[in-house]
Amino acid sequence: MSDIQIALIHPSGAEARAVEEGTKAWQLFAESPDVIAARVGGDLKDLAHALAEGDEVEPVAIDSTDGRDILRHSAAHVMAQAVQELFPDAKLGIGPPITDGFYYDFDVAEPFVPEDLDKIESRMRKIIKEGQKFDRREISDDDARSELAGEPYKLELIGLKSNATDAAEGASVEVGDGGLTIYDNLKRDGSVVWSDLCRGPHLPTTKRIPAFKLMRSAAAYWRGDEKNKQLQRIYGTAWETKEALDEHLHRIEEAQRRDHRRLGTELDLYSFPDEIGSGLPVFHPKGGVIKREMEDYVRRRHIEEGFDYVGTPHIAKEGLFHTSGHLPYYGDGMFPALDVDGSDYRLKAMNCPMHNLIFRSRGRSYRELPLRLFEFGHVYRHEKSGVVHGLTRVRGFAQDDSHSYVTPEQAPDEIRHLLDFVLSLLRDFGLDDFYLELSTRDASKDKFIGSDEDWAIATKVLEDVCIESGLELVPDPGGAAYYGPKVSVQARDAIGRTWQMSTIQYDFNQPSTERFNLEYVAADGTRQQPVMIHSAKFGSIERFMGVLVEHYAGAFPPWLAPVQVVGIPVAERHAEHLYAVAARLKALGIRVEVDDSDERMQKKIRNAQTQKVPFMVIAGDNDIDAGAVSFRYRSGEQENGIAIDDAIARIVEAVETRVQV
RNA sequence: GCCGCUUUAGCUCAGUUGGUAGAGCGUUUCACUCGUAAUGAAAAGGUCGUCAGUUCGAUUCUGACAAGCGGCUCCA
Repeated sequence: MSDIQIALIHPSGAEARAVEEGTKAWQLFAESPDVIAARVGGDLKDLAHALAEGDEVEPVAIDSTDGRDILRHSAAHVMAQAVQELFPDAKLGIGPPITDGFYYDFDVAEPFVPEDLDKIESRMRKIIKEGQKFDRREISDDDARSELAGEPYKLELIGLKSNATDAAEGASVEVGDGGLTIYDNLKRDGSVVWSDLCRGPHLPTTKRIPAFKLMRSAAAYWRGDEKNKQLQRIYGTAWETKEALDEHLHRIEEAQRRDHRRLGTELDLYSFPDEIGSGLPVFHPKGGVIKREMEDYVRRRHIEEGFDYVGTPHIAKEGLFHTSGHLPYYGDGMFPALDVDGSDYRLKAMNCPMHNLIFRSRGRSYRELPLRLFEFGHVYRHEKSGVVHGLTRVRGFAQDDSHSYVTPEQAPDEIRHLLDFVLSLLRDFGLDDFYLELSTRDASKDKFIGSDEDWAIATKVLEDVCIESGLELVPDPGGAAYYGPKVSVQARDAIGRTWQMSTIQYDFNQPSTERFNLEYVAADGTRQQPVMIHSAKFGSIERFMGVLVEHYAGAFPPWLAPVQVVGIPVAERHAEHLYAVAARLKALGIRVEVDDSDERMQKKIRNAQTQKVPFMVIAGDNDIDAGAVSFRYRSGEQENGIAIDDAIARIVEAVETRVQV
């Protein structure tokens, strides 16, 4: 038998090898149990793939990104097999790997209940234990159609294959660009137990699934379209080791521990009274402190950056939102009209129309541009009942909203300025890991207004600034506002989740003659139309507070902490000493309390700790004798016998420099 | 808006196969005055989400609505 030449790709480089014709990929990696697939000529292949002359072959380890996807996709197959064995009438939807896991959709008469998941999980363990082989088989479209006659959703996917752009998210794992393939699950005796239309690749056998868990079931629309039938989706997670699975489950617990809805109650920050309505939070005194600190700081920074602070009402006559274009394009997102003496009024869902009226209130000169208007504008949006979520998705909120009116020539500089500004603000709040998303128009949809040319210019301006920033840039086609493209800053929090924060939008529509007809007098005396740049730094104060609560896990840095210092006397007779220290701190604007309840000091420390107060200042006989106090921090660390002047200076400095402690 | 689940004291949760309820924490009071995460005792606190229906009787069964949770869709 003749040899073929291949190249084995290592992290360190390529290694030429001569192997026998017909060699399978697994034979190259027989010594590496972690390798579960191979990348051959750039494409992922099963280990059973036969190598060809000139192939470049790279091992794919189970703990790599590709490897985990393959593992999870195989786990999804095992789950589908288990489901069809237990529920023979279940029809298959799609089952792709996703971040941290996988899902599979099923059409079943009855939704799954938690006990069903337990049963499915045990059946999956049985399948895994059997070590069934994933066996790839190419098939013609016609043969696939007859073989899958009982799987209506798979048939639909085969029909869609020719029109890939129309396929659902995740469907590409079932039908790829090339010919159709089916994966058969074979028992050790070679008999076929189960089959699924799938592009692959897969693990060699089910036994190579080291650790998995089914997480939950929920309904999901077939092909992600709410006009379609809802299928029952089961989510699972799978990992390369039991330890990796445990870590993942631990991360989920950690996220739950940080949940701002739970911490909001525990720390007495805010609540969502039923009597007010869904998505309408109230801030308690402690939440009010955080909100006020955020607002004060952001207002000050805006003024320093050349913005003028303005104010506008919460409601307006409906005509205003026809002029702006919001009603025809986003009327569903607005609350229904209020009849006021025969006129229809609307709660505003955005502030820009009102800022436009401020711009238009008198003639403007080019000398005034850029004209920057800023406010905390309270807007109300009729979010669908199922989407309201804590502070992060509410129906009434304050936007830290600004509109910069500029000449078209000034736009790039203004956008650059705004991007620098929002990033520096986010950094001040402890967020420093960002990427950008550029949301553009989908020209085939009619929910966007304005000419192709204007869209192209606006998009280019934003894109250039994004690229210039050096930050990672992710495209978001079709995600633009109806009036213009948008760049949004996505920030990663302390446990790696990303949140959409700031947005900067380029708007050539609202200033136009058909809309608000905004004008300024140019140097040559002609009347020109400005461009407006919308920008929200936090998006919404409410949402940003929710994100911060989770980011800090409720342990705010001193400048934001509702209570910055708690004085804890060792015994009642030591309280006097702390009252005096507290009075001095209070005079310096520090939020300080002395816990003079008749609890034991241990209990007071525990209370301050659970309330996540940054500085516990403790005093007993030793401290009084020394004219000192003792610090305890949230970390449990302590520093005893700090002279009072030093202690005060230390606290004041931590607050002023906005550091975390 | 759609699918499923949930709603009992301020919070977390037991419980009643239909006869109007309990714990821990928290709160209040009393005693204790204590050196780095829970002192002890007592008391108060609930139209069992709301409104209908079935029933001699509903917190429990049925229905509608509301709110919440997990997803889907959406997110100007």
